Amino acid sequence: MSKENINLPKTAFSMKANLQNREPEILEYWKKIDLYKELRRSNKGKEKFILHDGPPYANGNIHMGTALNKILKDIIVKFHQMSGKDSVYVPGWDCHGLPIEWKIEEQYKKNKKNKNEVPIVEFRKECRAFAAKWIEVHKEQFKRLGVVGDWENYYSTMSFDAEAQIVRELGKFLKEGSLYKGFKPVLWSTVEKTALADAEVEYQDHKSDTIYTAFPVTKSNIKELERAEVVIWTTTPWTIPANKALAYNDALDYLIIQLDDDGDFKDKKIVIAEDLLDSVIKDCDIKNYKVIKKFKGKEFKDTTCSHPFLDLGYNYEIPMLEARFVTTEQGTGIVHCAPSHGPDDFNLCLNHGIKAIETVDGDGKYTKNIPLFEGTHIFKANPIVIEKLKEQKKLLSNGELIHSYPHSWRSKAPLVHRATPQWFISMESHGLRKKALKALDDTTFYPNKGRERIKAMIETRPDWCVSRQRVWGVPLPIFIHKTTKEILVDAEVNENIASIYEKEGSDCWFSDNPQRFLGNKYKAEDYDKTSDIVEVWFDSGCTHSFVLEKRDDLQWPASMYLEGSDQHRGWFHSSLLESCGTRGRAPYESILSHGFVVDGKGLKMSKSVGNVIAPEDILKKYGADILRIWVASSNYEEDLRIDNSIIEQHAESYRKIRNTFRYLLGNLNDEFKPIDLEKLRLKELPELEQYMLHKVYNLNENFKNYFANYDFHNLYKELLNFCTVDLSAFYFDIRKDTLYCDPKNSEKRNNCILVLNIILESLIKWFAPILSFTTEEIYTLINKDKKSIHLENFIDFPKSFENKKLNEKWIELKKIRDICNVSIEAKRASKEIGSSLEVSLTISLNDKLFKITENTDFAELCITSGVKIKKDDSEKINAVAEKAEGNKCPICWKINKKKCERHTVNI
RNA sequence: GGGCCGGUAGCUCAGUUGGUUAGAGCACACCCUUGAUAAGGGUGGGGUCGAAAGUUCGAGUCUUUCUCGGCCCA
Repeated sequence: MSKENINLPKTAFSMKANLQNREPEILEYWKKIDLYKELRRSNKGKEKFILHDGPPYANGNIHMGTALNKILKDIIVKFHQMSGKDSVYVPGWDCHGLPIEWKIEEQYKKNKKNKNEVPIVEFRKECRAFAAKWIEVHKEQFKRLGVVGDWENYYSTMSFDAEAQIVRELGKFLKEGSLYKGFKPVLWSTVEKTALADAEVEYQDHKSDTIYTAFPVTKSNIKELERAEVVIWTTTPWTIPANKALAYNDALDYLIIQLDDDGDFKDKKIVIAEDLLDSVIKDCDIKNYKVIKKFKGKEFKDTTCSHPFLDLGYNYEIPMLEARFVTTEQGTGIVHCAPSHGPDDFNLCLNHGIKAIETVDGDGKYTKNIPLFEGTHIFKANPIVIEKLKEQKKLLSNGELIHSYPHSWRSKAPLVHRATPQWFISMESHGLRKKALKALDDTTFYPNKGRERIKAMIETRPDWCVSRQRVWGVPLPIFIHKTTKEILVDAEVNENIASIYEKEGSDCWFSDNPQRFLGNKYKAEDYDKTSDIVEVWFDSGCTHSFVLEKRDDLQWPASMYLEGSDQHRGWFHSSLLESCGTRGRAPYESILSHGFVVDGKGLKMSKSVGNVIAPEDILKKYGADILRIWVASSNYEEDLRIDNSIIEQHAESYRKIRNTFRYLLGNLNDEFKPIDLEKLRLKELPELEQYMLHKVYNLNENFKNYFANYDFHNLYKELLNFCTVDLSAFYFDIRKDTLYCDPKNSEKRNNCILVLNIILESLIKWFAPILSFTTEEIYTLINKDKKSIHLENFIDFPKSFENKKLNEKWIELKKIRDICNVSIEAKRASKEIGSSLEVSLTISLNDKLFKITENTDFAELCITSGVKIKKDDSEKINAVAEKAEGNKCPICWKINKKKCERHTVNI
């Protein structure tokens, strides 16, 4: 029989996606129709949804984490777009900072160029060009992922208006008085000669010299302590010359023990914590001793000691101070404090009126404040300190220890805490901490646990150090009076600097006469101009001011900030502090944070392990829509796993979805007819069609709920299940007979076509934010006169589509269908039949089910040639499949004893 | 080392306030179909819910410890 008598599916929509090649064509198409502008034009005046882009650092190719971040943003932006909002996305880049400086310096080294001989302005120009280059690279990589945004008018932290606004923002803190000059130990690299941001520090194993050394007690309320020596343990012997205090813990028990071994400490009394007695005895090889006294830590009050180098010019009192940070984990239970070389030490001493001073210079050499050691590099000082301690008979023992220690992420050099003049924004002076905590309570978090995470950080964080001793950044716009040392606070000067930057950028700070910035009010010769730059977190913390506030297409605050969970300490954090300090609230209404991309086993990706997958690999082999499925189907609240098999699985799902579309398009012959849902006469449709419309309605309700909670992995799963379970294995399979074998003008077939139209439109819209390319391919195929699926809105289904009663009925029908399938399968297994159409069913049902199924054609539902329903008393449903008798209709392939009712063709 | 978060079939995920034999899709196996065909359908196997202990009549769900992993911090 020829196939011309039946309506086989026909479509231009190929089974093979060929996304690698097709997607770039669609990108060209979006460029041609200027999709982004078209979106803005067609949604003008609607309620805005502003997802403010967290700026990636303009350096290096994108990795899977970046791709995840951008795709997730794009999915959310598109969802809001299609739900009827003006959803504006302006991408941005973070440009200043050490990593780029370092890259340029590396190039210098390669070319045997000396950085110090290059003018700062020249150097900065190279940094700027470097960042600009990577912005262009990133831009193309992001676009390739299908991300729609204002790529032409992106923002960057190095644009002139950004640099100007950063100056204005700092001016607000300066004017308020919360920006102050302090002297604090910061993590310092003696190699890069700079303080390092938290993010620039990495911890690695490091071999340190350790010493046990003694501080003679000079005064105490405990009689037995007189002429005793307090013992401390440290892994940084070089900080001993900077010692200003000792710390103990009130709650600990301490012992005074008398030593009887030969050597420097024979007959001497030393003091240590009881809990650490064993380890001290072992480390110091103490053989003979006796305990003289045990006492509580709090009795140390008012005890003072002298410095081990007392006789070498270190003639000052060393007070013993109470500190909770003293533990019995290691050491002696008494901690040596050098306020210039440790944050704990610094704070403790500060509270007791002991100030940090400059003990070590930027190169790592002791200053003139350190007698005996001036000019010595601290990394070479340990042996000398140890030698001197021995000489002074103050060294109990020394050794080595391998432990986790901070290093520079760039040079890998060990870091030190060093007191340096820095600029800080106070967390307390103007209530910044309080404001920030309040703002977090007013912010919605996805997932909710993010709030507690950032809150804990805000609660305990120290003042914000915003200065860096580098050159690639916005110069700190501060003048200090040469004689009075007062900071110049003048809004006019600040605005003058800002407006100069706005025109020509901030390079001029380093090259021009300071008088230009000061204007006529002040004389340049009276002032010192700061040479620090602003730390980059302040830059990006200001994006809300120079992007959201300044652009007409955006608004402040943002609807959402969306970044990886590490940004609780990064951009979420700095933006919050900046905005609370200047505007009293957070610059965002909600925060969505996602986990990290890890490999298939849950391990982080690293070159050395070899488990790194680059976005490019997936784009080349599969295409962006597959990557977008991976994003949508993963639970971003936790870490997201990816490996080849996981991607392969999603590619498989994609094929299923694509074939679902192909079936729809094929049976519609690529002719989509929009259906007016309100005018639809639902009750005139066959029950199966009504049931499918109920399914569509129900799915749409779930869809809206999932979207409202940004719960994409459940949303995607439900869409996929709809395609496989409800459509492919059920509705499509059943309706093949009608679609293929009924006359084209038959009512039944037309009703099915109508539902296929509705399903097609629903599906491309539901999938559009995720499968941005594929849905566009379909949309342009069926809508010759329309531009883009992304300009469409989601469908609003009439409530009348919902039919819970019918749904319940069909749950029962499907149960019966399942049992029928089992009986058919038994026949198949015994080789009596092949196709289910070779079967005639006999189903036994009890009264209740018999009634329910009165109008149901189970031959149709189970795709068999015949069916008999019998009444039964049993609660169990019984189905028996038998070989159908008769002849096969050459058209519909059903087996009939007589002639086929529908097809009267001669056999 | 500290804080926070997480570990349910090979994979992606569901498992409401603790309550009957722990679910779905994919993958897998076998079969059918050859009129969605590098497609489609059917049936089926597969989990000691990271481990141990505890609370309870009852624990994937609560508590503790351990373990593995991730992020942040030191």
